[in-house]
Amino acid sequence: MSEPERRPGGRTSRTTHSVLEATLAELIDHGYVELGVEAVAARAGVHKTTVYRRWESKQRLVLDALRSAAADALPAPDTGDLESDLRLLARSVVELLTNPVGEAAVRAMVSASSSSPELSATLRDYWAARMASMSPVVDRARSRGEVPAGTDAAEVVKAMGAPLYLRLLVTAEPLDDEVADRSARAAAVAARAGAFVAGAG
Amino acid sequence: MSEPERRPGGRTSRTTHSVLEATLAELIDHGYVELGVEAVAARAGVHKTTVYRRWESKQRLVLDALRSAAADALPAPDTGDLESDLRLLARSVVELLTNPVGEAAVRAMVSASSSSPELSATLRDYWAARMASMSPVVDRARSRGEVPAGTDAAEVVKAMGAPLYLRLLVTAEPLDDEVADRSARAAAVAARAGAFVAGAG
DNA sequence: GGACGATCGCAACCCACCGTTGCGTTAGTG
DNA sequence: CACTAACGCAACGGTGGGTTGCGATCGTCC
Repeated sequence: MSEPERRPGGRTSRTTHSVLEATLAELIDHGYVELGVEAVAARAGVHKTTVYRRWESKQRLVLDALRSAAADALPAPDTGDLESDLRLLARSVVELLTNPVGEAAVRAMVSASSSSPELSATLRDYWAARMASMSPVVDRARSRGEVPAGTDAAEVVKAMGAPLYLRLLVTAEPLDDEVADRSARAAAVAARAGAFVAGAG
Repeated sequence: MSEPERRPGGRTSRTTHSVLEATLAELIDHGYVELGVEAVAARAGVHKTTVYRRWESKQRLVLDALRSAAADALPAPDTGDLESDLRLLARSVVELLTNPVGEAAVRAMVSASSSSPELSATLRDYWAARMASMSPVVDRARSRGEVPAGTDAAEVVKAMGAPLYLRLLVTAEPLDDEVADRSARAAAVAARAGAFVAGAG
């Protein structure tokens, strides 16, 4: 009944990394729906069985691969002006979404989210954390008096990012810095006007 | 070499309709990824072969089903006030996205859009038309002087809808009228402030 | 109403891919 | 060096997309 001894040694972590790397690569090339475990194994120079022994399903494998790639939390900018800060954030989001890895990651998350409630919850937590990491930008604007007290920081950040994700996922329109700037400006203007004050009518 | 004679008669259109209807139903129950052609055929009371004879692939089938269901263009409201109009639109979008058929349709489109460039183009056209059908709301506001000349109507509409789609697809947060109202208010405020004037810095 | 052809049902098939099992081999680790 | 976790390998079961050939319907036109 005792747990088998773990072996964090050289070979294990080596194959783990190469499999996760191969998963990301296949994700970029074929997307989540058409991702094949056999193809991942071949690309990683590993046998299919090895993948299944370590990850119980395709979903878990992809989830692990995404988690290993998404550890980088971008630092919140601080220019002293809300719109400038939002503009920088919006541009970094555009950079993420126009990068093949980032695009594949987001698409995979969206595709997978409807599969299982557990995965859906995991992703909700992930995005909540991501939004929270951008919130300081709004908090500082609030303490400067740039936006009214009671302004919901997460809502401002979402208003800034939402049009960018809409273009990528829904309308299939191209993304560039101009779109980012416009989106940032709209969010900043609305925030200053008090559109994101909690409980406002 | 001559085309086989088309037969728009009773049986053909009958099976076509039942298959498309069954496709929508299966789409609601299982989503695009796990949609099975055999299940669709069974549900439609039709043999699998029949489906494949008429639709060359699963993608095409789903695309056709969605097109047949999405013909309904919601009429643009006209209350005499931009924010009120946007609020009504936003609420109808929420209604669409919380409806099982609507949610399944949107998710299917998103999942499918990354598969083929042709499908992606089709969807781009579809969404462009949908945005355009809502544009009169902004046009009227412009002629009332409520928003500056040069305001991009499609961008306003997108700003109104984007947070709703973000919640459904990305952050997996619940949708309700409160969210709709807030989103409409933010878009209206930003539009009035001239944030969507083309070429504005 | 009869003939012709489009469409359908049916059975059987190929093939790709997910996921599993048993066994022999390699390679960390004490 | 002995022990065993981890890997390679071959083979298998199952599901589901997509195809083919043939015989049975059903719409259409004369």
